[in-house]
Amino acid sequence: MPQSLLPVKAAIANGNLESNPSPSPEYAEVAVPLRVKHTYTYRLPVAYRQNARVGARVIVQFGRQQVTGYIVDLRESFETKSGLTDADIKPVIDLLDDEPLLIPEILTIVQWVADYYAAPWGEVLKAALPAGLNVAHEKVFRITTLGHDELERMIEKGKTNLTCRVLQLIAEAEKVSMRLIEQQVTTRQASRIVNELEKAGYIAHEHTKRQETARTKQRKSVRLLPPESRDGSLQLRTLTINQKRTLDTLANAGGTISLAELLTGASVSASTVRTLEKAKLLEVFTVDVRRDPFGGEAFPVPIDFELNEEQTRSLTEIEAAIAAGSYAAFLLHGITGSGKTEIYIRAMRATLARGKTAMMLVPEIALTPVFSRRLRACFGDQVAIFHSSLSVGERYDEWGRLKRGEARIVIGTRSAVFAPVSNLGLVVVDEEHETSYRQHESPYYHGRDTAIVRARMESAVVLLGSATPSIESYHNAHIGKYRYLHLPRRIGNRTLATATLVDMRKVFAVHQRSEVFSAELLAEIEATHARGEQSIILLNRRGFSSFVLCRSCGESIHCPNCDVTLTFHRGASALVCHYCNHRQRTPMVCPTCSGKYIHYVGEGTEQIEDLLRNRFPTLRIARLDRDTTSRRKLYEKVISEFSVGELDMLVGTQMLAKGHDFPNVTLVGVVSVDAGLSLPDFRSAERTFQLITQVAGRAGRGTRAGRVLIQTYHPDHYALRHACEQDYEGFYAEEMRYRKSLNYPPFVVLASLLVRGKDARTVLTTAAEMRTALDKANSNRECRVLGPAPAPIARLKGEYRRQILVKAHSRARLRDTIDKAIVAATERGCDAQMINLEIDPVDLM
DNA sequence: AGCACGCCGACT
DNA sequence: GTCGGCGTGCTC
Repeated sequence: MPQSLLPVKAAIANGNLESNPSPSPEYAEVAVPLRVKHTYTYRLPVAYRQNARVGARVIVQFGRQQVTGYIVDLRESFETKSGLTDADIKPVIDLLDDEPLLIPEILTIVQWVADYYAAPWGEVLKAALPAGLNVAHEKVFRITTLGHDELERMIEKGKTNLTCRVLQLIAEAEKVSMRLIEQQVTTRQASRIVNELEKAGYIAHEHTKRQETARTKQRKSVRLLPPESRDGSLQLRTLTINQKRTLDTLANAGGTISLAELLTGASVSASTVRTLEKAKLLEVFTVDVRRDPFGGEAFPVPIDFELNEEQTRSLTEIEAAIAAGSYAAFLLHGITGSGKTEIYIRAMRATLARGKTAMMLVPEIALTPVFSRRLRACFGDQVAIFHSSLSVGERYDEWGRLKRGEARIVIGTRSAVFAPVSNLGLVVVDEEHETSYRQHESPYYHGRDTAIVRARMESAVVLLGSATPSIESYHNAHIGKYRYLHLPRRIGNRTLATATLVDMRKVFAVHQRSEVFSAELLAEIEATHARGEQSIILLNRRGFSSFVLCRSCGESIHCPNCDVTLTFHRGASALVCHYCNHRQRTPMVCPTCSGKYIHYVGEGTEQIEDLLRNRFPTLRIARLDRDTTSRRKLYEKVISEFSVGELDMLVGTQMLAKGHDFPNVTLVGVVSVDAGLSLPDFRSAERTFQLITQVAGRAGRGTRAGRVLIQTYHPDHYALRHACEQDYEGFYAEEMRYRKSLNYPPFVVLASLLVRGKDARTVLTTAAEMRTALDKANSNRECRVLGPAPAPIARLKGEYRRQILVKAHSRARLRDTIDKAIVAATERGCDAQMINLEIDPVDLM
């Protein structure tokens, strides 16, 4: 049974999601995209009753603001709830769609997400739609003549109080929004003052639409009209040269051409065209044009690669499941280069052949441009694509093509799971272990898990693919919940790079101090570049140094919000919290004891880059991490320079380990993998294993053999050992043993506390209090609460929910601590309950 | 989300 | 008294 947090609405049960609603619904149940728990009832004006549909957008008055809401149910009669009478019900202001925007499938999966992740329904609905469809209304103020007089009087009197300042502000601009006033006056009193001014008649307000709205792009086109429609006012022989040229250009283009092309082609002005239009020699009309994200790129010729034995066997199973047309889940475990994508493509083809639609989720599509182009080459316009760098308009167009059924394959990042496709036959989740499937802000959801649930609801086949499956997925395959498909060989039997551990303890013993680079790694770098090959150096830590330590008192500088240490960024000359992005200036003296001896401990990518530049001055080195890639352009530039050989070495974080294919890279060095291993995350071993395995796939993808060197102080760690031996099975077994020894199931990942009760806030109000409560519960100090997420507390009427972020320090006793925290909350008179946000979703349906 | 209302403490 | 800072509760 589901662990239901929100009352599941009756829309689906009522059957109102069907295309024929009740004949004349008087009321609409509306979900608003705000942090509210409930839906609200609105009266449907008679004019809208005919066309109102579940899934359509409406504009409603909500409190003092007008918002775009979504109809989630239609009712003939008013259901009394919490003493509301019919007179309290406000009418729907506007019905925005005659056709429902949200198809039943989306409403259903959105409802599941809202319920499972304890997110407001309206907020999930908003996330499920392309941006730009919500019309927000804003109150704007202008000054009245009465107000002008008053302002003069005030200035004469020399008044400078807040009221005067606000009035002045409004007088200066023609229309002022509340936001702007608050910004300028920097006070929460602003609203009160504005109200007073309005009551006195000095100012007045009106509503204006805010926010860009996505719409269909239109283009003006011109076509020649047949002779019989001409009105004769212009005789052909009286045409001017310009007019003649215009008509010739048009005729040469086959009679129809876009207006812009005509104007440039005939080099005439718009007025010439207008004259011709008036004379009915030609006609200007508008056409809807599609914004193509690929923008007329050339696509590779689709090639069908020959499948090897394992591929064929896997595909046969998948195709059989697609043919059966019922829910089935597969885990496709294929090492890098084993040909997973070919299977995806063929499975999609089989799906389309059955008249169904296919969906593919990828962690970050910007990293797979090659693949999306290949998909486009195979399936042409049937493919709709969603990724972060699409414009609002492009997204809207792609979304529309899917909804209208013009496109039947969708590829995109996690939000593409809400794509408006019906008749879903196949869902592919590529790199299913990737953490980017999880959304870290409201509405929190996991793209992969949502995809599985959607597939199940719509009787589709779901195919999870990875070279390094997540423990939970592999576990599910292990217990038979997913069918396991294994591709253990690379195509063409190419070998993977061999990974070697470099024991940094020995390096320390030799030098009697900790060195950043081992002699082995330096020698390999030298040898690699002497051969004219390229290298990648990875370090799992951004910034210059990992933390700041005072040598006088031994205190390190922590983030005021989180418990983590701040990282020194020399480029930005600031201390940065990598957890919540808090920034502060670099201190000259220790904030605790005012000592002068501040020491920067540990190396980050910034420093590694420096060191390598000094050591190898002739090498062309670039750094890639989240700091340098905030601008996508720069990232692409570096990547393309590296791939054409204009750079010799890339230094960066794990983002380098993913996706790219650099045939000339034969060396990957990981400078201290230990930072990743000791992360206060119980999945740190899993992450490290995955990282190293992915990295091994980066080296030597061409013909030459690759080398991977991993520097570590823990060469005996099972994650490292098994990763070097490319032994997933072995790692899984050991990891499971470890997790079992800690007495928590492999699938508990991120937990939230739901606390109810009057005193809930005393337990969960601030990060500090949260910490206190948990620390008290956790006297053995094996776990630490690391602090708040950007929006840590979800306030849902009388309930306070809090995510405990990254809880288990040293991967220890996660479950135990949470249990104790619950006890602590109970002692304070609260009713606490744990919500696991990442339980295997299929269990919960 | 916005917005009102209420309480508190620190100022002029 | 005025101003600003929270906390709390409500929106059909």
